Amino acid sequence: MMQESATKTISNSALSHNGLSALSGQLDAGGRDGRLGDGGSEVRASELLQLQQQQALQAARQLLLQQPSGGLKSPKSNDQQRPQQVSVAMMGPQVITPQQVQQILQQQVLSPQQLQALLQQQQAVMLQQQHLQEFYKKQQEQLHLQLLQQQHPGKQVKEQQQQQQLAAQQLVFQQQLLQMQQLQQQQQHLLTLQRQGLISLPHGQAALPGQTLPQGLSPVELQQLWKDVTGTHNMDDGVIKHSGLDLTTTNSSSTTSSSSSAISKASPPLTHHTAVNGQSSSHGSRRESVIQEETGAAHSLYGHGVCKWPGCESVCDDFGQFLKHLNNEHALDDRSTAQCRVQMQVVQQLEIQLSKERERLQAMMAHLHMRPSEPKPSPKPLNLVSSVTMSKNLPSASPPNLPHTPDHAHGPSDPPVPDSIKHSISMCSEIAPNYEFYKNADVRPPFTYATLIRQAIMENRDNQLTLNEIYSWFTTTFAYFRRNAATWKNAVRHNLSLHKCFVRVENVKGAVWTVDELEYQRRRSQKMTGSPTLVKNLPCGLGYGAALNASLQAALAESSMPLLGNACFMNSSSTGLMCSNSTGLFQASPEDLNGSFDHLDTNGHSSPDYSPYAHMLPIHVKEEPLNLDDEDCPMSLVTSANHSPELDDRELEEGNLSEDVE
DNA sequence: CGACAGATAAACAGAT
DNA sequence: GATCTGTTTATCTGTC
Repeated sequence: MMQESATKTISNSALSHNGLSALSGQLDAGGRDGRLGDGGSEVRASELLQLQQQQALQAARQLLLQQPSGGLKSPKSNDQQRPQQVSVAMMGPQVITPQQVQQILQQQVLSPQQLQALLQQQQAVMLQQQHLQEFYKKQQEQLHLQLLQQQHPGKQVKEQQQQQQLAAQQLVFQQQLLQMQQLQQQQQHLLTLQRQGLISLPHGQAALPGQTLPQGLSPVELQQLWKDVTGTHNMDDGVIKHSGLDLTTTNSSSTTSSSSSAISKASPPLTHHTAVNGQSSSHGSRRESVIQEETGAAHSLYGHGVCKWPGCESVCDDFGQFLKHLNNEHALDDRSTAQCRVQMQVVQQLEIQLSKERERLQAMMAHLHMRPSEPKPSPKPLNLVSSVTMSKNLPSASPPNLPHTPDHAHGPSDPPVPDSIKHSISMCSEIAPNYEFYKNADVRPPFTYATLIRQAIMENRDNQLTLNEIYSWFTTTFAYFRRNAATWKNAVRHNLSLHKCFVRVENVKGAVWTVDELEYQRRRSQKMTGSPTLVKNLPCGLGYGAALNASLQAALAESSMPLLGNACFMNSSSTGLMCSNSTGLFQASPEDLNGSFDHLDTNGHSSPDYSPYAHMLPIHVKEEPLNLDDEDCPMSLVTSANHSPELDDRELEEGNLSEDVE
């Protein structure tokens, strides 16, 4: 794994460093070959843009990883993950794993003012770069023309001199291009950081001193930012038409040229021609989309007589005109691709933000013991996650973001439950929305293997699973476990063997694994030995709000988790009460959490193709083969629980409480 | 600082 | 022989 990552890192680094020279080489070759048509230059421009974005994202990732608050805790993790994070950049400009996004979301690097300044700088840089590219292209054309004219022998000497001059000029421009690109890269990675961080700004962080603008930007403001960026492109269109170039304005950042020799070396041409940003450049698919647009009565990009393409707002009197405008102004080119790319990022960030906010809401509700009417369930402006509702093993029809509360958790005929149990149930709903999240996002679930295995087994009606079925549960329930199969499967086996709470039961067909719940609870109880009196004597459900510190709440949650688990497991399998959506899975106590909620992608792979992010991003992940055989395994139960005498009391107590829930 | 839990890797053996 | 399953050991990291 490490070797693979290292290799990818090296490759990617080479790509980044040589990308421009490679492009220059392509430009050179194109000039000599006389392929300087508009189409060719478009492709090269898009390649350049792609490279720039790759570099920007790479720089952003590296910057994030270098920040101490970036979430990487151990030096080893750093060593392992830094190259992996970088290697992700190979997959494409948009490939940001959810972990990275989470990481990015925690960064509030720039103030909005700084961002605006960056945006402006970005616009200026892009303008200048367009100038340079255009001028460079013209130089190539000129060179090509002169090469053609060399067939006239009389003018050869003079033309050779001109050619040398042109070559020298090209060197200069290549350097300028590179430097512009470097500058843009720096700005863009800051911009990327901020654009992604902006969305998490409402997370309660206080505004930095000296900031006058609100830190949290609404989607509308984001769109405005977006317009700012795209407006630059629109401006470019106009500027590019100018044949003359004021190169003096572009030299501000090109005073130092340290890599001229590297630039002049023409690297082997890169093959980016197949797709730009993962989009096929074939016109067939585009035509299909146009047809779809025409057949559809309403177009998402058309409303109130205005083109809703981000940053456009062109007035179109009728739909036909809009279609014409759409095909003319927003055809498949670099600009549209880049705009679409930005929009994808916006959507992605919003989606993740939504998930986080929803989770926060549930946590707040659980913490405050609120009724359902008080919190407003966050609406779903984006159907990206929820659209991928693979609720095969989710018997519930209740949406995951619908807050379940203790009061409504049980039916009216249900006996009153202790406050601790209520608290447990409220925690059940707390993390309920995460089901879809973990199912679709490549985020490591914050639960221990033991907890997950137990959940997998308990979700089964017979409370037993074969090893392969446990594997399948992991892969179907968590996107994270759809890769690195060797690692986590080994861990699953290891945990099954290690923990006495997992009991292997032989039968005719083979073996199934069951959970010795008493042993499981005993193991949990053992962890509470640090504060046994706290666990046993605390008035559960009494004001565990603001007055309780974290450890106290943790202890409380820990003490109530077994009940929670049992209640919800039972509900998921039989009674179908409030936790019928199998969200009992996530009713974990802090002890059950593996402390890696922000666990980063450890191998540089990103979301599987069928994750909602994969729908938006050009991600290609080597999928682990899914073995989803669901053979029934009748069993003869054999229990082998060892009970520690000193813990039997509490164990029994908890067991009784658990049964009370049932 | 040590104990402990959890994760990860790996070796190994038996079964399929 | 390859693969799967299960056990065991070792190491590292984070937490208490």
